[in-house]
Amino acid sequence: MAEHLARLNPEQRMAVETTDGPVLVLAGAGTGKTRVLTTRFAHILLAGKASPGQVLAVTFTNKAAREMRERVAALLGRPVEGLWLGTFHALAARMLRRHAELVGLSPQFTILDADDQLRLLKQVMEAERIDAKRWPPPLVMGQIQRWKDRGEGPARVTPAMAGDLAGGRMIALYAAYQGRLKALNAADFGDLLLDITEILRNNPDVLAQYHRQFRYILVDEYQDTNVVQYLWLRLLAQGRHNICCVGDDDQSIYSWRGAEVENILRFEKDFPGAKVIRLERNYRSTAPILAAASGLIAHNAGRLGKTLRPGGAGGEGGEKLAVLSLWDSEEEARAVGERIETLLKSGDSLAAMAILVRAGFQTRAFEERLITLGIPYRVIGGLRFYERAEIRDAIAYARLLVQPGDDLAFERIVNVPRRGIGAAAMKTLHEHARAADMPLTKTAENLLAAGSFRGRAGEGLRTLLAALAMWRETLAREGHVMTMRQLLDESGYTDMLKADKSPDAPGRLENLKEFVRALADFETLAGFLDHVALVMENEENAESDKISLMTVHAAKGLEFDTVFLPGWEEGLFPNQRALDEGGVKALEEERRLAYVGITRARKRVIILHAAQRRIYANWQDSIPSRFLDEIPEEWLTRGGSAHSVRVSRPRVATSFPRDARAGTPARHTLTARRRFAEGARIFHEKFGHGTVITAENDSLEIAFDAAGVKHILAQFVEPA
DNA sequence: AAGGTTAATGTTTTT
DNA sequence: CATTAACCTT
Repeated sequence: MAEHLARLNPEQRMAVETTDGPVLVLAGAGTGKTRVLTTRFAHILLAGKASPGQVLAVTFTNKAAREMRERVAALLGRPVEGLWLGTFHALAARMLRRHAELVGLSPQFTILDADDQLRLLKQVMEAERIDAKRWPPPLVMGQIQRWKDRGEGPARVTPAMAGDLAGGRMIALYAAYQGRLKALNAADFGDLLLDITEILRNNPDVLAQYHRQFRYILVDEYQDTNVVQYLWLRLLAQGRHNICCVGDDDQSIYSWRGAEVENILRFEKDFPGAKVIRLERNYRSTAPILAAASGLIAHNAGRLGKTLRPGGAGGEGGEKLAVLSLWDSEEEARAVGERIETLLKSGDSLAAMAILVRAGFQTRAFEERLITLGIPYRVIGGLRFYERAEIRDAIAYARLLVQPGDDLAFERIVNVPRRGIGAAAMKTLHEHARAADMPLTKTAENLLAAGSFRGRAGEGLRTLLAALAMWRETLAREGHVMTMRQLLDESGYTDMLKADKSPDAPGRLENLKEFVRALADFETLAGFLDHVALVMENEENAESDKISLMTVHAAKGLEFDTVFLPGWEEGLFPNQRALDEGGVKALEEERRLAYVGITRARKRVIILHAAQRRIYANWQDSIPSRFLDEIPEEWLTRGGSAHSVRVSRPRVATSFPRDARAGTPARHTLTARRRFAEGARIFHEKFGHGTVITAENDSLEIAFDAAGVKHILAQFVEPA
């Protein structure tokens, strides 16, 4: 162990050895965060301060959890058993299963995915007679999720919070949705943390049990915690306070998912006497990359403050960041392709390169270009294995075997493959089920036994129910792998795919084979189902030499020699929609995202922007991102076919006020001069005339005459 | 119950 | 433009 400590720099070592009391480790990008976290974990165990089961270690992703587990085992020189190491959701689920009755669930509850949630909500809305046209279910779902992220169950939501959503009946709707979840013995993702937090809050004996158990708490990516996660941690840390949170406020990029940077900013207040340790020595990137990133992020207010310094021996030298100005998005893709080919010729590997985009649709142009050039690539993100329709169908069958009362699973597969059970049959089934307050399968059984379900639908239902009963027997006798293999054949599912002439049918069959293979890794079907619900990830084979294409969000935590950052244009990055919704706060998050993008690079950054970009149907003029002006010019090398043109004859974006965005040098003075008083009348290109309600620096809250209340940056409006 | 047609709608998505 | 969900027709 001593040798592991010796490999740390003084700050890292401090972060590892300060085991007791609250500790906040502010770990900048590439400063050895994971090393600190894992060494600290191992140190606690080796120093005999706690046994493996007495440390609670929380991450956001399964990947991070897996990595921590492996590295701790490597440090200890043996695999460790009995760890409470996992994602927030996995750990919460594990706790919740132990105390499920306390919130009206049984321990075998099903964890619903986003698709199930939405379908369930639609049903509840229909039952509550709430117009789905006026109140789009995804929007309503979003509100429910936000409440859950903030630890607010239906009982805590006030009419003021609910507003006029769902015609003023939002609270009742939320309560009804929760009621249905409990009736189905199901929990959605938000419930996992909401429910366990509620349990810990209301049951001192349960909380005391965990207090006795957990001597140390380790939290990764603390800047991304939302309110419930924070409440859950605070409850568990109560009393002993041996909590160590690692994070970087400059890399908080998930506020739209409920994350609150304030959690990390407030740490010292929350945990008095907390020790704050800054890791600022960066061992990843060259000096110009660090300087550029630091210069950019310095434009954010309200940071905890941290400056990345080159930590390695080779801190000096390094290429400046290249900025390429191109005419249009196609030329942008071509320019990236050319650079890749040049790098390949000089011996670089594709695996060491990445193209990081702001939005998913941008990847397409690059994919096309890479295909024509014959450059192998991999797109990270997108549809994940367990989200594919055929896999979800198979999972629904499995869920139905484990829980016959799983109505959502039943509905999904009742007519897949076709059994002649359509909307009409399902309607009667639903009516009877509701009247008798019984699951759909049980209702179907009763109706068939009573002889009141005839015709093709009745026949189909009878066959399905008989088959389900048979598979359940097989499950008990032969185990889950054999059962699912048989089920897929006997249900007619594989035949359905074999008969399918569409080009992706063979792939789907292949996926199902993979599904059965994956089943074998688990002892029980229930264990497998938990895995698919909580570990929705794509196993990427990082073996082959391919360039990675992904969003900047997806790239957090990764690193590459060369990073391409295309689409640095106003409206795209920073994203206009984010700005419209979130004002200055959103702009700062966009800036952090840009910071994350740049700091992914070890050696080389190429930022690109196009003067014209095709958005949907038509071409739109675009001007360079303000972030380009915020990076100190000394670290940039400008080039590209549209470079000089852009300077002498700046193009004007249609959706932006002309004067504020015209030339680079004048920009700051213009935006700085623009001040609006409360009550001032203004005009916005898109939303028209309005009145300023509140003005905070350059973030305005504006009541538009036609478009409602919005948060807008001052630079996007002009006096009316 | 199934297939074809139209209309709406386009950021990011760790679990 | 291109995808997807809701709708309408047979």
